[in-house]
Amino acid sequence: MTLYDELVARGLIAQVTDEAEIKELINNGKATFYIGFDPTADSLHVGHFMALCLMKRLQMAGNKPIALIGGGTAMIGDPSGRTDMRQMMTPETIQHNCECFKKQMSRFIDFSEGKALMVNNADWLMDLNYIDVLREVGTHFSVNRMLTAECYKQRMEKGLSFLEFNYMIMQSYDFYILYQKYGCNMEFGGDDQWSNMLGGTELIRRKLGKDAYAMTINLLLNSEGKKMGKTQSGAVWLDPEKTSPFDFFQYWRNVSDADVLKCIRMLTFLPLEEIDAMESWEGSQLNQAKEILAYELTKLVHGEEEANKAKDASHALFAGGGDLAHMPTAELSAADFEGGSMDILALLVKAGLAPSRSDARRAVEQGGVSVADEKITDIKTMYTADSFGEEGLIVKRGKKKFVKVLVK
RNA sequence: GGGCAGAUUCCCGAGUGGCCAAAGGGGACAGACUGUAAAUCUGCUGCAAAUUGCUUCGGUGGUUCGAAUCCACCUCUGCCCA
Repeated sequence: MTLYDELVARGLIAQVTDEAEIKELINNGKATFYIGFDPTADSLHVGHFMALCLMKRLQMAGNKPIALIGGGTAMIGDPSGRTDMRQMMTPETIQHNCECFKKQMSRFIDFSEGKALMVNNADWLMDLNYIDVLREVGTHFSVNRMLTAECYKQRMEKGLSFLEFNYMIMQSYDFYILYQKYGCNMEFGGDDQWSNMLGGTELIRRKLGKDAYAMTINLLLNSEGKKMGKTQSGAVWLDPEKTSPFDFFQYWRNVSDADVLKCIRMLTFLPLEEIDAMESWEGSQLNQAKEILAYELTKLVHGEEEANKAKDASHALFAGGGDLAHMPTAELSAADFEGGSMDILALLVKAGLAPSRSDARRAVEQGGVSVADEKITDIKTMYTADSFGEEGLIVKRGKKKFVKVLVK
């Protein structure tokens, strides 16, 4: 099976500019392609992870990836798929985020000996002269055409600033620069980037008379059509400091039935035959598939050791048995016990299981809290530092949130 | 620059002098059912020393016994005209 066919079989490819040509390039390792990453946060998240996997697949087939960090475009903010204007970021924040991205990416992609490149578009965008850009690039963009692009359409009602309107031009310019500098002949990206990417191929054609190609990958949407990788408390991050390996594991362990196989197909490196075999699984058997998904992804992102720990903890909490050593833990100190003791509400707040005492109170009153397997019904239940002993106590809120509380 | 409309709690959106911590929906959270799934039903959803108190309806100041609601100015957004 060729690389291109595999990408299709995994449901990754959304749109391509020239299928025959792209097949030829990537199947034979002749593509030099780039994927852009906007440093809007200090860690990569699941959406980026898809792109990194794609990079890896292509790199393994001999193609050369360029990871473009959008230090320059981040100053503008991509309006695609947003309904409101992005908060402006300070140059310092962007710089910091770029550093974090670099560090994380190096774990996935082999940047040694010219096998891959990492560039920052701030290097060429920041020094541009406004008049020069208008003359050299601006003449090639039709405002009429730009306005019909899907990514701007959505914003026509809520309002779109001129600043953001320029995002497409900047991104197109990136492709144009990379084409000339590194012979980059393809751009990949999420499907919401399609119009921006076409801008680049057209700019190259008009300025240089050369062909360049673009290919988008499907966004990871759940069965309800929402972007996956988001929780109520924000994105699922790849940085273990921001989303612990256990929480990361649990996120995937809990995807709905309808989404498991799609996720396995799109995100893991398991052989397709193995995945096809799971197609016939039904009902509770799908639970196994969920564990496979969670384990494989945790292994890819955090390494085998962390994946095993997360799996152990998960078994211990939900299935009995297994090793409790690696479950999420909160450490309290003697100083947390004002006057020698604290009530259950304070305990929940300090353990990070409730944002406020009011919220904690509701949880207890509704029968959602237990400590060491005993349901707590009285909000005045008190704990002292000694209550926790050497091993600590497992505090549970709801069905899936557990924290082991230790006192040091 | 001129005219019009608007800014309400996580989101959408009602509320136009007291009965407003503010309808309804979505989401989130908790319970029942289950398979750590979905669907469904129930509860709940500002904070706290909790039959009470405190803070909140873009901002500032004012009118009033009392303001999300009325007035003035300001900021921001959309639409129309230029």
